[in-house]
Amino acid sequence: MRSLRFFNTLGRELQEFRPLVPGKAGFYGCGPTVYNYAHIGNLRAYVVDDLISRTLRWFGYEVSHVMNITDVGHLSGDDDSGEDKMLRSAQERGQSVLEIARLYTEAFFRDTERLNILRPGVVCKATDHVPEMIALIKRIEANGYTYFAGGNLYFDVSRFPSYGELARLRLDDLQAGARVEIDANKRNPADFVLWFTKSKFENQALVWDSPWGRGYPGWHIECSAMSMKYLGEQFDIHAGGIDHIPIHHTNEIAQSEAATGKKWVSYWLHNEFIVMNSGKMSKSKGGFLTLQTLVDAGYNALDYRYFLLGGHYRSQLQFSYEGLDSARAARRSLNERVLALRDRAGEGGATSPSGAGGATSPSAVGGMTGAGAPGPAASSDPHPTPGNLEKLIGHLSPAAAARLKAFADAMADDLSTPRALAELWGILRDSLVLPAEALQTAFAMDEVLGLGLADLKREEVPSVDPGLAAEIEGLVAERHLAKKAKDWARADAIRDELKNRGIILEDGPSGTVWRLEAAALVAPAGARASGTQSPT
RNA sequence: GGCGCAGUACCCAAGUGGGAAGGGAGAGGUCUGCAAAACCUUCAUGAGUCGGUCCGACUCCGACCUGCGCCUCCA
Repeated sequence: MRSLRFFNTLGRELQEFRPLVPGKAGFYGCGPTVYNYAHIGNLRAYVVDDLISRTLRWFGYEVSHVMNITDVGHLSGDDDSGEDKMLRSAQERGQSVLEIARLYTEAFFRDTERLNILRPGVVCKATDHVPEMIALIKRIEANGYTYFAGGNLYFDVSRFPSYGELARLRLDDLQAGARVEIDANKRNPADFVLWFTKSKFENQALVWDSPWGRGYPGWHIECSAMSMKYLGEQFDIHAGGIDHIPIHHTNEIAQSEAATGKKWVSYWLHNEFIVMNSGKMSKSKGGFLTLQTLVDAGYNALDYRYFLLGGHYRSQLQFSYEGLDSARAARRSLNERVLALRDRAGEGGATSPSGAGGATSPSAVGGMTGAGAPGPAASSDPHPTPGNLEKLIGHLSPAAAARLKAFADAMADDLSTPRALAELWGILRDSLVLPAEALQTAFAMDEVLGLGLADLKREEVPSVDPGLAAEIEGLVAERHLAKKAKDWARADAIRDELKNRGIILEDGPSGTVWRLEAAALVAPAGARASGTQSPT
């Protein structure tokens, strides 16, 4: 098994990945709080999680991937002064908290599916795990790390000597109250609530009985409780946004290790932000871009995935429509190359990587040139097949094997998708590699990148009004006759007229094809405002 | 005040102590009645500024300048 290296926030260095159990990887990625739509910055985290998961699997690990859905008790402040975000959102929309949670959870998975993000093996909701949280808090309490004040149970960070190690915080240096009001109940400003009681928050919609009174859990505890339930008290990787380092993950570590007395997580991976011209996007500031905004502007969700892959996950990435245009153009070109290779590979048989072991994937062979695109049944399993990498490299020609190795090295080196992408381009334009083999290699790479190359369909049919389509076909036929008569003026006039209406004609060897102009897909000017518009 | 990141061609963006990936855009070419598409070729003697270490630095060190994130919820 090839060795992987990750940048571990705990220690701030690249470290070789050594799982607790050889050949297996337990991975927890912080999921969404479902009180609003995810914006494209949020979605970067889930694409990164997906890359971690796919990469581990691709390199042969058996992966247990767990993600939470936070559907309760997420205050707008870390103390008990704020409102519950779920509740506020529910009130604004005149729906119940559970309806809100369901609405945005569904929206979230619609987005992740469009981004080709594979669903984690376990997706767990906070509201389904309150008993586990209570049980965990009891252990923390039994170990003497808590105190009760003003109706809330607090975690006492002074009892946990290594508090803040992840974020390299020094408690003495933290400016208490610099940006948030001091909670008078706290003994130390860094203390945080494990359990709130309803006495401190009147309108809480969801409450549970607990040894500390009827109330609801603090935010951080759900991740500790659920990750331990599904991955054990110690596991390999925990990922999330870089913003979680100082508070959320720091507190998770403290409470988890206070409960078990054991080191909790081995590797902490944190993704940097997508930033706008005007600064970062945030839900609470309003005015953020959703995936749907991009789709409405004419982009494919995978254009955004490609855009993300173009930068390293630990670097801030500046979002711009110019950058997204670039990604879209690149992805189109990439798809064209794959389709062209597929034509050239023909019956020779490009097989999917999983075919290296014997079976031939129907989606990768032929089919595309015949009538009808392959149905869902023909799609190969999107999950990378563990252990296939070395076997495939062994089967390839030296030139292709070198490309695939370089790709693997890039991914193994802290998920360097920019380099990996360069290798994908390399294999697709390498004249030393036969088309079928180039395809096979590219598909293997795409099991990690997730750009859907193996499931490409030939030229999507433009969705236009049937009447309009008939009219276009008529004009195309007329132009064909004009061309035969060498009436270039008439032929060009028809082409120009259609172009003015946003329809592009292209004369190919097999006749004229038409498509909608790409320019029509460019984002409207109004959508270019960058995060400064006020919420409505 | 504390923690941290970044400044690479027109744009996005990698790697590297000794030949500066890749993509987009642009330019030239092949093809075409002309286009478009596609394909091929081309595109940073130089890496914010100034010093230092070194046989040699874009890469290490220091200073400065500029931009950015976090220390409230937040991916």
